[in-house]
Amino acid sequence: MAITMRDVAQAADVSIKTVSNVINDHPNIKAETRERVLLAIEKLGYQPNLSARGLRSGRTDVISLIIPDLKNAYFAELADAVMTAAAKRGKVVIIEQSGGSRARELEILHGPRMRMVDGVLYSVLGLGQEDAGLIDIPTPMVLLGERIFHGPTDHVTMQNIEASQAATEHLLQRGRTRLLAFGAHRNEVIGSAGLRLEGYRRALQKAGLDYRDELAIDVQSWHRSDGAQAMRQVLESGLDFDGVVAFNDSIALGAMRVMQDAGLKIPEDVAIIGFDDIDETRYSLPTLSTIDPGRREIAETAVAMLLERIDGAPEATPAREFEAGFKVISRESTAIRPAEDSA
Amino acid sequence: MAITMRDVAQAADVSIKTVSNVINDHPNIKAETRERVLLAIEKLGYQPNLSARGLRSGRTDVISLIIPDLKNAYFAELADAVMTAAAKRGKVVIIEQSGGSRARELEILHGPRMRMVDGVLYSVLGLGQEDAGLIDIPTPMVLLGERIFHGPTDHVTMQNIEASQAATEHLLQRGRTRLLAFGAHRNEVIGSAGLRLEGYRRALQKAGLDYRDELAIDVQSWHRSDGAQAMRQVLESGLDFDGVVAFNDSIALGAMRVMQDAGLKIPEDVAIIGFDDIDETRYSLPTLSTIDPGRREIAETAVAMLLERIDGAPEATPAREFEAGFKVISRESTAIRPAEDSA
DNA sequence: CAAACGCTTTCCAACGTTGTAATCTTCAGC
DNA sequence: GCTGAAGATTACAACGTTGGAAAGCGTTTG
Repeated sequence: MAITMRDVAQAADVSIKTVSNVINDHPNIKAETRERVLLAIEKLGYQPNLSARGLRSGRTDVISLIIPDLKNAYFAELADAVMTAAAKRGKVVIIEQSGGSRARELEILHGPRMRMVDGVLYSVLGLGQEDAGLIDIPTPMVLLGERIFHGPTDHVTMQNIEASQAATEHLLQRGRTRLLAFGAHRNEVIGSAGLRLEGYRRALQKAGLDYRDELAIDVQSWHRSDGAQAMRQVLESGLDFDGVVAFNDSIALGAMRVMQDAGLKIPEDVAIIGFDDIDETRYSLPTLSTIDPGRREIAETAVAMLLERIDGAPEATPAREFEAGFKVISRESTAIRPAEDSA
Repeated sequence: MAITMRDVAQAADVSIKTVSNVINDHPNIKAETRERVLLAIEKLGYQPNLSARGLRSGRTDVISLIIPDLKNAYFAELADAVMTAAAKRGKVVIIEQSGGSRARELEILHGPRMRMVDGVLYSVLGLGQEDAGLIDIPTPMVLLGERIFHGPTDHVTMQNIEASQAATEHLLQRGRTRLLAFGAHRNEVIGSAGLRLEGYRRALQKAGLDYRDELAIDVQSWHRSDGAQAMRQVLESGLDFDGVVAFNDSIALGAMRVMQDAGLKIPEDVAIIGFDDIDETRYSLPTLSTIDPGRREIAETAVAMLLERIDGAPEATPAREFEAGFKVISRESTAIRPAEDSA
């Protein structure tokens, strides 16, 4: 079988515990002894058994990331950022896909895998504010996203309202006034859709424009095909608009494609801005203006918070909340003279 | 602390081992006893400690997927397919990103995490055929991709040459004859680039056309920006071509964007086909014809093979090789009358 | 009626590691 | 040369689980 500490101990002519001490950098080890042990480890190619260590120490150095769907570019990029942040701190990440369904999200959270990891980063779409009570589990956890606020756990999110307001203002400044709120969920108050719609309304209000309900376009699931589908209906309905605030990049790209097929020029006829700054927005035709939600900051902060929870006193500090900073990224899809009609 | 088998045993008034037997579906358990144990498990909310189980049984039910980069759409979709296939069989997946660097790929393979998983799916970009000897590790492994053939382990890959030949023929059939081989690595014989170039050559030969070296365009790294960059140079050079066989979708999309910026019409002026069938190809403008490499089949087969290795006799069967089937997906970017010049 | 059998449950040890506490060494200080 | 303290190492137990073998028990068989 594999090499164990026992073999190393024998080879270095010390006790098993001394080997353990060397590996774990315990104080009070003679330099000469440490040398000898390290040499034996090297020679035998010893590698610790992480199951045994996990059993004994209660730590596995594995954290779990629960997300709806890796095929979704936003979550793929989030996963990348989280894994990079975790690797920097010596942790490894198990990804579990929930498909965004509430039942599956709860199932995963209460499944036996949770006992195998030190902590969980929990990014949900199916759960809502009313489920806040259900996510209080013994495993340390940091919640991501905008489905539940002021829950029992730490929470990292982006400035949805402010960012959406800024996106809307970005278009208003460029002289567009008939703006679609593209991707709304009308019955939602929080959640990305609810918050972003609120930001849109605030921007209009600040600019002295009325909110017109028919300009809020429902797109239930935020995939590219849904955006395309929704835009097709908008065009058929003959609705008059000159700008689109899309609530994520995927539906923006889907919608853009449909508008172009219909002969609309972007940004001349319609200006459009998305949300998330996924890689693809830099390469679409035209390139898509968007909101950088501060993904790296979100990932770094979430991992750091989680590790603090894991290391720190169990229930000492109360749940913390953190909002990452955002940036408006201006690209071709909104590249028109600012406020050209006022010239 | 957490509930253990000991607590369950006490509650059900049986021995610890009986609880274990119930959980592991051992034969010869009285129905009544099983009931009682299951009830106690339910009531106490017992969940097994996977570290302990892993230590005792040598199994963790975790497999590792080593890939270059999750931000790359191809690998994100591969990861999704692998996780789905694994979940179906009760396994969970740890993803490790190598960045595609040879050193890091080896480092991960020989790192201590390998002792925590039952097996590894290993998708490499940095290693090459000459490293075949280095990847023989005690942990069961299935190699993915086209960097190493006939190595010491099972191998799952796609039909690169045949698929590339089919892609090239797809353009030839549509009357295009001056075809770029876009994404070549001139010094490579195997590897995706080498094999796909070979398929391109075979198609030309079969059609009675000469291979012209200046039409093979090197693109070192297969990211969108590299494709864009390479196409910019091609256009500047004034090279004459009417079709592009791109060796993956990302560089195809990057190149398409650049050609359109330069006023070329697709597919009228230039027809283009990619490789991989990533989601985005269905939504680009125009939609991109491509090769479906059989990703799901690859994932399913790789996971199945790996589990066989894990369960089966260690070195019983020799290394197996499997090539998934491919499909040519015809979309707008090649939507021109077949062989129009012969009409 | 004893022996044998099959089903069911239990006992014991072990997986490889680390925490605690005990032991052994070294060396300063007198 | 002795004492005491600090430094270095070790013995032992324990983490929660499962494999193997043994034991209990009810039934059948010669």
